[in-house]
Amino acid sequence: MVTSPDPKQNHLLAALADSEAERWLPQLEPIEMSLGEVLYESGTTLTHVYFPTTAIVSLLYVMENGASAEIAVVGNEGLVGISLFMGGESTPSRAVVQSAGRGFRLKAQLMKKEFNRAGPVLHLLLRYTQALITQMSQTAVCNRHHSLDQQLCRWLLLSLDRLSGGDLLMTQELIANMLGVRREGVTEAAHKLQEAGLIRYARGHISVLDRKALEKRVCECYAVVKKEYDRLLPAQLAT
Amino acid sequence: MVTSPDPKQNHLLAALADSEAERWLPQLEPIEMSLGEVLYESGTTLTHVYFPTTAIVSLLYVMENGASAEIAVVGNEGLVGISLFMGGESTPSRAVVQSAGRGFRLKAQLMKKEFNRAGPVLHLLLRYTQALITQMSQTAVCNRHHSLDQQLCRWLLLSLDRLSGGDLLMTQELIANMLGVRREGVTEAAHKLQEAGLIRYARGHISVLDRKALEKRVCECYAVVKKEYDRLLPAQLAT
DNA sequence: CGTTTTATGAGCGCTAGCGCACACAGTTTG
DNA sequence: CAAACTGTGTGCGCTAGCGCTCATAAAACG
Repeated sequence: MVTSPDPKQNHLLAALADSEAERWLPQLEPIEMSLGEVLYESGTTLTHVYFPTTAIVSLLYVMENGASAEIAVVGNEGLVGISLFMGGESTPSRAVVQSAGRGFRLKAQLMKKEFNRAGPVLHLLLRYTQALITQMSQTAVCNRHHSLDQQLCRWLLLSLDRLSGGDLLMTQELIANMLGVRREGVTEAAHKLQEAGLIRYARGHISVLDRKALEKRVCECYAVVKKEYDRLLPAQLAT
Repeated sequence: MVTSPDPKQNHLLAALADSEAERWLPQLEPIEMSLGEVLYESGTTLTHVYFPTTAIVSLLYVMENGASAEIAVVGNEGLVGISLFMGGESTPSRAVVQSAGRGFRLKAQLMKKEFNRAGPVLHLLLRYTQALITQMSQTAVCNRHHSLDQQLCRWLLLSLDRLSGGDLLMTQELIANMLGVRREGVTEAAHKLQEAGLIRYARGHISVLDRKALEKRVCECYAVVKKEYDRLLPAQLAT
């Protein structure tokens, strides 16, 4: 069962007015995003913006010594490559596909042109950007104050929100990379969650069994971010 | 010696074209910002945007349990209240004056109007916003991976860049609040820096004696952010 | 000028998470 | 079917930073 490549699966694309949608659709290039694929590298000029539909992308910062930390996650609620219209053309971060899937992309030139029409598209993208900013801020706070256990819950929920089912294809090693912690730490935290019956996992496959319970364990960061996304990008998916 | 209230001391205001400057200047209200003053509170609708000239403002997130963490710092290179033009009107963070001084403010309505002219002002503000995003991201990374010692250096340098002299009026308790760490931890870190001859401090007054040495101790985060600010907001201060 | 408050210094036990090393089972490969 | 690899489990010593408590001296206050 392959997900049909419908642009409307991406909330931002779904929120376009008919007139815009008409202009955009012919230009949107459907693409597969495979696990680990790098959409853009730190410091490089972006050639496209990406609108995930079923894929999930992590914005990751990789340090000089190789250690890394996730700055934010982008799924079908958003887009990858805001620096294009923000004016910088690049960022000191990397965009990596964290969960394989599909999406669409739009040429940089076109994106900028559409943005500079200064109409509803601009305001939609900026509201999205603000939501993303909230996520980044909250990541900073969470990194400072919350336990690995709680952060794992947050990470699982953020991922879950951007997927259709309750299953993630994701090794603990990769999660550790995202969270910027030791793999063993993730193993331990995941083990606790499994023992409590919240998740089940095996060799790179995680199933969330009890989402409610996850939401009880998670730190406030998750709710803050979620609420802000809902506020800034109200259910505008017109299907 | 009171700093004369010249709008051009703020880099963003200085970067305005003559035509805009003419429109703005009569509307800019000069203000004093006193230590600890809250410019806006989490979740509240913004009434103004603030352009610090000699003051420094911290964007702070305060958690349910009262613990806090700084998300970013804004000085004369930027503005406080991006959510106004980003479209959200509010953010889940608080803006606190971290170092007393002066600045200007502009009414929300006016700011939005100017932004929506979709001219150079819009692009300037968005480039600034991207620089701010970089600072937030880097804060997240730094919180995850770097030692308190290094973070203190980063914090001192960030503050220094936004001041004229090398003196901060700032207790260790307040710094601890910003960094989201224990006061005792700051005491210890500051002590080390003092012993090494990099700073001198006493009861809420810190003098930086050897900036170069601070730059040697600091983690990469500082340079990354600095570089990105310089890239996105090149010396446009026309004096 | 004595009292109170504020800013820093110092000690102590504790815990989360680190770095490392290795065991083991499921999976892929030849 | 054996070998190599990959993903997870486990243990051990270590350190940074925490929470708490108390000391001390400078500054502010009445």
